[in-house]
Amino acid sequence: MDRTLSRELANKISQTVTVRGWLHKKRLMGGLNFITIRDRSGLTQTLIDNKDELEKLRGLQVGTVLAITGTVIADDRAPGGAEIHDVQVVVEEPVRDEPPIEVDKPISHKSEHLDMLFENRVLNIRNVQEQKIFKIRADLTQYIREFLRSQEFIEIDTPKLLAEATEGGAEVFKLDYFGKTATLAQSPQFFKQIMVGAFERVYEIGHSYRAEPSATTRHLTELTMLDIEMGFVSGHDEVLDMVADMTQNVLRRAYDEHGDDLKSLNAPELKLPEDGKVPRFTISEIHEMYTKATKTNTIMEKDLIPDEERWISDYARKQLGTDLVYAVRFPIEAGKFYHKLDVDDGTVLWGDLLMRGLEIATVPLRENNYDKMIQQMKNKGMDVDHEGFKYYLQAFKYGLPQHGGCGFGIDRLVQKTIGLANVKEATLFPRDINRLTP
RNA sequence: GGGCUCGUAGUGAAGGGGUUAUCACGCCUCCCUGUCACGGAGGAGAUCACCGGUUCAAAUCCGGCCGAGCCCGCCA
Repeated sequence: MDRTLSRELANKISQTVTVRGWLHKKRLMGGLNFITIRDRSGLTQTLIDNKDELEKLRGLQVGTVLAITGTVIADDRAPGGAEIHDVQVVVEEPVRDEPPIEVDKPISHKSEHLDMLFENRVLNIRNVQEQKIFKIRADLTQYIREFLRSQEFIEIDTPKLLAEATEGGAEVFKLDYFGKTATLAQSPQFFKQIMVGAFERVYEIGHSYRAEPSATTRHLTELTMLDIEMGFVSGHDEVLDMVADMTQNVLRRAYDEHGDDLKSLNAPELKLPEDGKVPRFTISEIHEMYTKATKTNTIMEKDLIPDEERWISDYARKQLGTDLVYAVRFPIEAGKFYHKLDVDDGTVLWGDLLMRGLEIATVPLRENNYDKMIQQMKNKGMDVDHEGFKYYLQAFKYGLPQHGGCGFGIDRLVQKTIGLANVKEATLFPRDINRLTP
């Protein structure tokens, strides 16, 4: 008999069906016993009153793989309004060992329990509530793909195994590569810029690797990044607007289509600007506002300190009614060689998109002129003839239009959308400075 | 890397010099015909992270060590 999924049950009243799934819960009440089966679409309640059928489940633990055949009965007392009666049980894969955690109960996400959360990930991901996080995550990336596709962006995949680090900045992982040293990509930065020369608009959703010894609630050593690059832009504003539009579009869809799940996960109410314009503050404006408000002087900082990110986000939500806010125009000394500089203003055309207190994306405009690029590299004391820059600089030498894009943290987007305290909670199998398993 | 905090049955917690180491959930046995974090009775399950010291006596105090968490720093 064809398999019936949990979500189809209410449409099959009075029919004989077979559901297959995992034993999720036994509620034994003597003559009347409720057995809950979990499949990919949810939970099915079955009612067993036959002692022989019930006896098949004696000694079997949660996780046992079952096929249960019976008649679908409509009953308001059943979850979902329908359940299965007169059942026949077939045990497909018996489980006799007691699981180390309880799958049907809420899984603790308290910070001191995160180690246990990830140590038992294989089993706690069977928890229906826990699964909601990753279903929302899957749809967030789906919405991103659909939005970018609609804007004529092409999805690309670029290598994560590289000859060496060339970008500077974050520490890179090194590994043996047939006797040579390879590094793991800390971003697809060079490749996506190169691809602007072919497709104008490209994006990639892939992993990046950071060997920073950062032990915080917002860092992973293996992270999922959305990297976007678009050519022939009129200026930085166009890039900032595109990323802001995409983010708002994606968040609105998530709240529209997963409203109940987000509520059950205690996600905050979504606040987006009424006119669709994500407000922008310059770094120096934020330093001034923060210093005035908190009496902590940050005027000399080149970047925002974490508390400033939280402060300006709090300000934006309360005063301007938005969960998204841009911090733009970093001081020129914070810029990298590939950034577009506004020398007169002493700033870099680079914005950080903040969501609910956390940087979720960096959104810069690039220098696209070959000669200026070479000069900016020399200004930073870099070796322009270094083998590592050869292919990258080719793209500039043979013509790149003005372009910009973003590096967008998917793990952080999921974390902040749901309101999770730690980015690792938004990741199935997080990698950090002391976790490499499971 | 620096600072602070925490390690007690499978899980989550209580106890802070002398207890048979306490409770909840889970597990096992029995009872229960509308449960849905079912309920009731009983039972098993812990070298109190590890090593050393103080003490008549250490889960408890001290030192070390290992592990974890948070904040800061670092971070396209």
